[in-house]
Amino acid sequence: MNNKHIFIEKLRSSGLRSTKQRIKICEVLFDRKDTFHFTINNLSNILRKNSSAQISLATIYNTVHALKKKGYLKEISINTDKSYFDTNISNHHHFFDENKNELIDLKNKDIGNLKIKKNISGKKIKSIEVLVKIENSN
Amino acid sequence: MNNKHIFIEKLRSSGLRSTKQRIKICEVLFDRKDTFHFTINNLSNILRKNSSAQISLATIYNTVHALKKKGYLKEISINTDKSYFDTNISNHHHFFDENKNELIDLKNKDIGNLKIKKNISGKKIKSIEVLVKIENSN
DNA sequence: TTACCTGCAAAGAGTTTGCAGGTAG
DNA sequence: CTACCTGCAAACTCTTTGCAGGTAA
Repeated sequence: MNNKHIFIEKLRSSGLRSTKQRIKICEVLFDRKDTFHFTINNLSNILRKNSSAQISLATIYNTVHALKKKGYLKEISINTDKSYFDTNISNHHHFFDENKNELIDLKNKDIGNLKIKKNISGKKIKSIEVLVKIENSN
Repeated sequence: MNNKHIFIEKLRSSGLRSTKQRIKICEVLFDRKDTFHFTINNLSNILRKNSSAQISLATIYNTVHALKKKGYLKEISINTDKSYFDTNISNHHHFFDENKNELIDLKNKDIGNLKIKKNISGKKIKSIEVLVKIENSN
């Protein structure tokens, strides 16, 4: 891949050595046009299909967490079942389709004029997350 | 307690018989002025302190879930670690204090004019949750 | 009396960790 | 060469379930 050096740089700046397992993970995550929403389990399945050799969960977990810590991935709280991650790290929000268990990006302008009017002394806002749960309308 | 018959009614309408364990749970949850935010583990600890006999986790889980299903409790998604519940079932949102691991209610008017402008055909909105993560500002 | 409930302990899911052999730099 | 990495399996945490004895109605 032409992007291999980008992946190596991403890994390195996350404090990770570039190994073939991790580069494979980066290819799945970042070698695409669109935002990618996934769970560890999703990612593991894709990796298992895409490559002959499978990558152990331990490796996937630690790579994903390092990338998240560095800010290359965002974690999204939906429910307590599993962690969802998002390769779109810009400031945005989500629909969560409860029938398909699937995330859909919402642009900032899609949610109206959000403005937090309450203040707590000694505290600062770290993030604002809007999650709109949707379901089949029939 | 004067409220005991209310608790019995809450339990019954949730499809549960009123047993002393469940009434004890209701007292902890509902016999208070303010909103109560808790995890199953919190609740279990409080129950253990408040009463000589401890109530098993299985009982706590199934009671809390029945109350939630009936709408007497709200579940809040914060992270994947544990489930948080809220005795305030009105339409509102939350601060989550990441240093204290604690929820704080936000009134609807505290978050500005929220309006979802994106539509997905065949889907309807089930809920809108705004979670504002805060941390110490120093 | 009977269907439902309790408490315990074991099972499950998702995630994390310890360790022995392997590999990047 | 050395520190870091991999894969495996075991451990952990939170939650759910199966079962035998107990209890509300």
